[in-house]
Amino acid sequence: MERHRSPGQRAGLTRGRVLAAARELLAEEGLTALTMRGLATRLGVAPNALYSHVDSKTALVDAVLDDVLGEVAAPSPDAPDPVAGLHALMASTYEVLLAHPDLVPVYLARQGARGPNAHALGDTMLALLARAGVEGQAAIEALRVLIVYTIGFAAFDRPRADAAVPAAELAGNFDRGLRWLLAGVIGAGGR
Amino acid sequence: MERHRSPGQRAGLTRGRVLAAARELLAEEGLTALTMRGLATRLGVAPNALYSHVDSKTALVDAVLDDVLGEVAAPSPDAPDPVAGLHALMASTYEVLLAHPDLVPVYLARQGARGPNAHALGDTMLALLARAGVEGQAAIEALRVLIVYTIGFAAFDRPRADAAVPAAELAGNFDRGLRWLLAGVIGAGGR
DNA sequence: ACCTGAACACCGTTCAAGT
DNA sequence: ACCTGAACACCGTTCAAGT
Repeated sequence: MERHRSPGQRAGLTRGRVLAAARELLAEEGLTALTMRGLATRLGVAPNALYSHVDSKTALVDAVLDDVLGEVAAPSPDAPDPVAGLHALMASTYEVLLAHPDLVPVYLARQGARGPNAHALGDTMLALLARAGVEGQAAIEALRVLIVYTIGFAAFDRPRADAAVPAAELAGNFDRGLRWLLAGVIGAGGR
Repeated sequence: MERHRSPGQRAGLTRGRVLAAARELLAEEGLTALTMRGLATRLGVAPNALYSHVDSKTALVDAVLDDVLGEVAAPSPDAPDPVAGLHALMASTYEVLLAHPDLVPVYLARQGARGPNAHALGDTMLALLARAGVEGQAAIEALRVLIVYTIGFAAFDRPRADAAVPAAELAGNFDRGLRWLLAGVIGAGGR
């Protein structure tokens, strides 16, 4: 049962199916296993068949990146406490990133994601910042600082070979640093 | 003039020469050009000759990473103002990282460097933190937060294809966020 | 000990051809 | 429009052999 379809039958690939398979492959076998050829094998298709649904491997990885960001639990932009909302959004992002450890360096290599999900999260953050009194250039800066900090910290929370730090401890560490940053962000916006 | 030595003559490679060539190749042609084969060509040697001086490509990249960290201008551990010293150390690290944009994602993928230079910088930071009243577990956490923030910010400061943010603006942004973090770090250590 | 030639087991991507 | 076979131009690494 090498192939899941009878010979002569169309593979019936879809961009969606390709992306889903890419995420499975990533979850099951890690980043090094996510190759165009490996993905094609998993889909029972020739390697170059993928290029009918995806421009390049880079484009595919970008799509996966934004896909994963869809899992972040974003608070409503008009949540009662905007600062608490920001805290919750960053914490959720941190958790989602931890659940996809292989992707974290890729996010950083790409300087974040650029898809619709990433954009939506940015908009929510800006709305919350505005309600906390941080707007204009200060808001842009705050956004950048918070994103950098969150992805950066997730990058350091991936399992390592040499005696790693317990995950629970790092999560607490992340939380404290986040509070310092939020205090700075809001303080600067208010002054 | 493909090769720089007459036939039959020893190449006379050295671990140091290999590392230097790797840094040159990186600076001149970027990360994607840093391949074992490309490096061998530049040294006028067969690709597998490199394995007499370097365990693997990973080991070579790790060595380059720590090498670059040697350029950071570390203040003396007993500088008059320890907080200013920390600020200067992080700012210098930030600048060195910006000068080697291709390496930044690699640092993050490796979760920092692990060589002697990285170790020395960590020791200096811990000494400065101690003199600012931050010790023990709090110091470990502060160290991590500062490193994450600095590398993470450098990661976002690499030139991008789509309308990037001016470097000067980002440097100011980095500086403000760093001040917030240092305020939090010292405040927490003192309480 | 250090280097070479040749090979192995991979990559991403393109091109011409089939349906 | 979508897929295949074959090829191109690469990788990192190993192995046996020479000096």
